[in-house]
Amino acid sequence: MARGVNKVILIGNLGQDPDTRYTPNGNAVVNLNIATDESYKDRQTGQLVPKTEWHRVVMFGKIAEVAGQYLRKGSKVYIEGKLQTRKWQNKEGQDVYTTEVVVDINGQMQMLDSRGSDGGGASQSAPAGRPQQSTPAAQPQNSPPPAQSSGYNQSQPSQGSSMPEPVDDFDDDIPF
Amino acid sequence: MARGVNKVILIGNLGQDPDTRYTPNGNAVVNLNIATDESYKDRQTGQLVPKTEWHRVVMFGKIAEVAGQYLRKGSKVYIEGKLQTRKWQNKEGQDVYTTEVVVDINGQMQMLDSRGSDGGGASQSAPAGRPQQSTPAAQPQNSPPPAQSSGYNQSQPSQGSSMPEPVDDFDDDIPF
Amino acid sequence: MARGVNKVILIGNLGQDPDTRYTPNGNAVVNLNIATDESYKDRQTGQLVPKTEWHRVVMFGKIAEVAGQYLRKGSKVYIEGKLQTRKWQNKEGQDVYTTEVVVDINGQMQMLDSRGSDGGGASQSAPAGRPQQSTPAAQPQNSPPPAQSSGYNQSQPSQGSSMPEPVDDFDDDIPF
Amino acid sequence: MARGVNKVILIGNLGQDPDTRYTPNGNAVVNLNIATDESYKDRQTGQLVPKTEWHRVVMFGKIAEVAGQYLRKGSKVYIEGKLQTRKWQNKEGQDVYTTEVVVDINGQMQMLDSRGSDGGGASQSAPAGRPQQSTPAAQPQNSPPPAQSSGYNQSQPSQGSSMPEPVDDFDDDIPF
DNA sequence: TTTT
DNA sequence: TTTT
Repeated sequence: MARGVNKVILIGNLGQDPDTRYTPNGNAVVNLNIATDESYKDRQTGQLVPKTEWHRVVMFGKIAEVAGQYLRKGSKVYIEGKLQTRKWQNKEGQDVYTTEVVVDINGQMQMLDSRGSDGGGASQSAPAGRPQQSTPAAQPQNSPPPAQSSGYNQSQPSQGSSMPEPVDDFDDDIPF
Repeated sequence: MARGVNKVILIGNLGQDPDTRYTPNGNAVVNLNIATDESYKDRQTGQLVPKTEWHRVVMFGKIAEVAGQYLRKGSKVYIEGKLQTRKWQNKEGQDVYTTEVVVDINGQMQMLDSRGSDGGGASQSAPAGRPQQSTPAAQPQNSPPPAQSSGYNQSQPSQGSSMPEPVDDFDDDIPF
Repeated sequence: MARGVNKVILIGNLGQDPDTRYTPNGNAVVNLNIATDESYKDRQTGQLVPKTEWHRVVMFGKIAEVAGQYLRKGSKVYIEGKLQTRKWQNKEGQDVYTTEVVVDINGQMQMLDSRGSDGGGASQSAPAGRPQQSTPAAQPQNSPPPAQSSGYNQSQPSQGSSMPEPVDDFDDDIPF
Repeated sequence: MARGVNKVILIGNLGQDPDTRYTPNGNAVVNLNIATDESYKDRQTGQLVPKTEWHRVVMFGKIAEVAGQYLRKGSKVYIEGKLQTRKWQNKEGQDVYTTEVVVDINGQMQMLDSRGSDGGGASQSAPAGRPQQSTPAAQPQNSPPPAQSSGYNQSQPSQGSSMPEPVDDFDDDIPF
């Protein structure tokens, strides 16, 4: 029903492994931090000045499952989503606003590494490798709760699919 | 030099008149608040539930001049820019992060109203109409300073151009 | 399932009324010609040199119905779709290739005129106004058949909906 | 001066090595064929049905030089450009229309392979490797002349740059 | 704070 | 063939 357009397109690399959580009804929600590089040459010195922009990305549904399973720290990825700003309260009770790129059923994701992030070893490394909570970046310090944090749990996998099943058009059940 | 892609595309309406400022060297910097509407029909009630996302947009250069001159509260506009998160300090000395859509020389703007925002009266209303300082919004409450706030002044026009001079292409020498 | 990205974004005006047809099973297929203007100022003469690019656009499903009902010659529209090249045979039996922008269930459309194309008169003019067969254009002269031309008919409306029902995310049944 | 938007975004792989030519004044013009994959699962059989769309891409300027030097058959690439349809005459003197994605100074290119297409060996393979004329694809058979074919030559390099010099931003004076 |  |  949108009477507007709200579109974000990013190509960048993950700053850390995805943070996967699950809604009470078992839907995956994945938080990513994606760096887009815009290093530029200083016109005085001719030096290459590094300039990195960090983006908080939240994924839902089937895309989230694939992302959680196959993306890893350093993975290069294309994502298409929309801008959304959430309000939450820090421990001092102050309103804080966090802007995220939301990738839902209307969004898209493409893994841009040779074949998945780590050559198929995704499933092996996964069991041990998901518990990081690490540096959320982008809006750090008093870092915001993950999107829709109410009652997530971080372990229960929604199902044990083993094939990648590339995503981006799909029939999903998460209401946005 | 970018080794990444960082692109935002919005079509929406201005929540208020543009806030135009000038750098010490006379370059225009315009702040906009753009609403993108994503109202949706509730699947229970069938009611249309309004859902609006607000975006802080900062424009620079020639695009900023055109925007400041022709856009007004309510104007519908297409913009293409990039995501950028700035850190600033609120009066309590706490770090606050504000994410904006930056429209610079690589960005684009298209006015989508019939002919300018207000039927050609833009130039007339402009002389009187620029002095608003108004609510910068989007990440309100302890609202962030406008982008690159150091030493702006809000009156000195960089020059007295009177024709719109549509922007987004630039003087080029490659023949197409 | 795409392992790639194929995306087109256009904002332009219709060169003529939409050409609406229906598949045997009643699904709407709409062909549009959209002009994107890129007029530029000649650097010698300072003259504004008109330069228009014409795009063949094919829409399917609910988007097609809305487009056929509300867009008219001159309407300004935002569309998002994908590139597709079809092969067909001209009357001399030679292969001809036609590239179109396909707007399907993954695409998007936004009408950018004040309120629909013609101020609400859409529904009145529609009953009488759909029978144009007119010049399909863009790759003219031995012009290509409309997309999926096999067995369309141009009259049977798929249903008599009267409200606009804005589109762009939807549950559709046309297989792409 | 554009009063419209005409934007194409592709991520895909080269069907063959780039075809590099030079204008009389030494500017590079590169033609690419890029495949975007949209394989889908057949809903009857459950089989994965391959579906590939081929795109003719024409690049100019510095982007063209980088593309010609570093991209190779199979390279994965992100490009952003605009749609353009050219008219030319086949040997029977008939008008033929060819639609291409033009990547000029307003466009963008990103190489998405690990480090260039072939791990830095680009320069070695280049001297021997540019003379292909091969299958132009997309609008094959009576294939169109390369864009702006008048008087190209395929050998003279515009200069012997050796570093990649990533492109898509340009020397700017606005500080970001 | 906008728009329909 | 549109628009400004």
